[in-house]
Amino acid sequence: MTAATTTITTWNVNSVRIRLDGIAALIEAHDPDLLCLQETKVVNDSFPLDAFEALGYRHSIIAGMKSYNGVAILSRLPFADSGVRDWCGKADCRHVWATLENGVEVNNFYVPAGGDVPDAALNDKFAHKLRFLAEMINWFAARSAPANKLVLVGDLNVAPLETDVWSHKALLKVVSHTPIEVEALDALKASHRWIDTARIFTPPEETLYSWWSYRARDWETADRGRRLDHIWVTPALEDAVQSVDTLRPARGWERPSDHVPVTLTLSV
DNA sequence: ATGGTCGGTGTCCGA
Repeated sequence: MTAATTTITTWNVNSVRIRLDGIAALIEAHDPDLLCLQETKVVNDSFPLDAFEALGYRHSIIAGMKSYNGVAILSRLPFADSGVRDWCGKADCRHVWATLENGVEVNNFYVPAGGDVPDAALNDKFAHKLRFLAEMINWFAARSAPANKLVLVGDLNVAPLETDVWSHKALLKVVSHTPIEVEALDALKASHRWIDTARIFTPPEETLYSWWSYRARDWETADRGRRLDHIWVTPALEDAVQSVDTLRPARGWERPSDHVPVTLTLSV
């Protein structure tokens, strides 16, 4: 049987309704079969499903709330199954998943950003972030051995490597790159023997970012980025990984998201 | 060391 190509993009769009032109441009650039979006910021009834259907994405699982968070998977390929899961006892729309007919299960996460102060005793948002990661670790550790073909994508809001941030030293006490968060992300990675696919193609010695703050005067010249967006696969899919592309130019588009799309191509 | 900008909302919150 000939392997088919499946292409999966993750993108924190920071409002799906205001980013429809950007989504069309992303499709031009990367032509993904699946779009995994975060921060859609819209309730399900107002989600622009029509626009995605017009672009060829007829299958979907969405979980949205007013103003905040929100995740979605839009797909050209039908789902065998799909669902929404709550974390930390909150129905705050941070995870949707879908299993394709070839058995590949795609999990799309929006991990809490964690606020400004990296101390769980002082900052409830940081405590929530650590609890969320701990719950993910337990969830994937408790699932059956990673013989299954799983994909985990999303805005994990942690930049784990020194080369995943513009200055390791300057960001050691900045939420997203603190040692306690990096430890949690490492534990999550170990929980199901996940493989960080972007780093197969861009070695850890090289910088790689997927997010640049809106607040920089000139994001491109300053290049004070962080790699917050990730695409992981289980070992059963390692040999299927063909390429990973981070669409840095998207940060320079008109009315950009502060995150850029990251796309994985699988041969399965 | 500080402040800077978005998006959705509603006269601020979260990132």
